[in-house]
Amino acid sequence: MKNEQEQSIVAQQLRRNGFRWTNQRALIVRAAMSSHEHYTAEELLELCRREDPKVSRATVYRTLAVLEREGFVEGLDAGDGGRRFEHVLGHEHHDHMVCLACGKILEFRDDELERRQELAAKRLGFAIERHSLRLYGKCKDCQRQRGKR
Amino acid sequence: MKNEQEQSIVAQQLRRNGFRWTNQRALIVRAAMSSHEHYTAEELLELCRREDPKVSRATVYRTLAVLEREGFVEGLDAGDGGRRFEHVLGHEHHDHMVCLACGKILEFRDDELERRQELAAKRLGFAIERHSLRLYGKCKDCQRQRGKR
DNA sequence: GTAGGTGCAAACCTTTTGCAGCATG
DNA sequence: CATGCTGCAAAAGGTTTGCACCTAC
Repeated sequence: MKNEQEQSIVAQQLRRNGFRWTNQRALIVRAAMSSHEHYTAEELLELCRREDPKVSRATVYRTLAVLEREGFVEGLDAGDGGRRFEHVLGHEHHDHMVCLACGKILEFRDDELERRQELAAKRLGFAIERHSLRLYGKCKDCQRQRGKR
Repeated sequence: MKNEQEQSIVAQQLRRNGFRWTNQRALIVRAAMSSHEHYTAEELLELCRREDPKVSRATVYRTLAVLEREGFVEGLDAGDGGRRFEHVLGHEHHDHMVCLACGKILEFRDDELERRQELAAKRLGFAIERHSLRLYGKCKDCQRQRGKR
């Protein structure tokens, strides 16, 4: 199944870069890959604990940091002070619209947008490693209701 | 001088919207306007305390929230968990490139980028209130040096 | 065997909040 | 003079760290 294949990709790359592949990391990666949602560290911890109740919060944070450095997950700040993560492997890159009323996160992608960013960076001699584009506002559903945010 | 004029614009709009114009708010706005930098709440507090050592941290945070709601400052997360603010009055809207090596923040603007964002939002029936585009990577200077991030 | 990883709890940092007193409109 | 604002200190998130023990390579 696809998840196992992705797992071994992660395992290989981590090992190649001097990290160890532990049971906890396998569990965390499995949990992260299994969800196509945008999860917080805390939610991911809870997911992991369903399978192994003694995984520690610190391990989840440390592993997320490793995965982010290695490019397997991406963090975006949810606008409320916390961060949410999503896995990137096998996903196309996309940007986000965050509804300020209901918290929903919509994904979109526009190649021209990406191209213009590269262009703007080139003009300033800046080398992009990653980027984050978020549009904040109201989703279709929430525009009808009165604006309780 | 220009700052005084901007101050009174802020004062008027706040009063019009039911807020009070206090000495502390005047001081905070003056400090915020005086800096074209991207400051953290803590840095702004320190700036204010140079003039009045007993301004409280809470007041700075509360005032920044008001100013942000009223559209006079804009917060962007610096990628390190904290937020940085910049004043918007008399500034054109722009986006940011954040250097991961030296922390420098470059500003840029591209109208076509803005337009494509509106378009993408329209396609999904999303109403943009604000947006945040940040490119992370290495600035021109830091590309020469070896990558100590 | 040894570097790196883990769990726990405490520390940290930034931001928010409750409350009593104060100042603005 | 009523309501909104302030300062203080404590609380509240979310994330990081020190340390002793453990485990992958």
